[in-house]
Amino acid sequence: MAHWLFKSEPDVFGWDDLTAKGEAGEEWDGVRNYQARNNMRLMKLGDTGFFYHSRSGLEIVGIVEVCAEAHPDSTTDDDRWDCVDVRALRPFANPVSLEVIKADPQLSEMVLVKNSRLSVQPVTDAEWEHLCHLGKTKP
DNA sequence: GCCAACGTTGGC
DNA sequence: GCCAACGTTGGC
Repeated sequence: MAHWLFKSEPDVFGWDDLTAKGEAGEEWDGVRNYQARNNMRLMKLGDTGFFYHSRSGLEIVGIVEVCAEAHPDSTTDDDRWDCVDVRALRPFANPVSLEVIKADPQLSEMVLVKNSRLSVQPVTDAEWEHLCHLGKTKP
């Protein structure tokens, strides 16, 4: 099973907004970047990902699960754009900040650090395990 | 709010 | 197919 990281501005759509959607989850729509879209097309049902607050917050706040594989983005008629649905699984008991991530040698190769512009990105198994440990939350 | 970094667009 | 101009993202 693969792991991912989803970025969102908490002022626009934050962790609390996703938890409010419950089991059904929500479309991860509005992505207009090919790399991010391609990553979503690779996602399988049951894949898990981190939920990261960008712009303000700047920390990983929880774990989400893919609950629908890639399908057309309902917010556009442009058929280039697909998205998945995600639902909140559990919050991080201890949110992990970008500052901590940047300072951690084990996380120095993360896409989050290397390419801060990519909003949907892959996370390696090693990074996943380590971040769950730092977040004091089971993987 | 600023601006660097990145991605996309479009004229040539 | 190149690359300048433009728009957007996101850390600071």
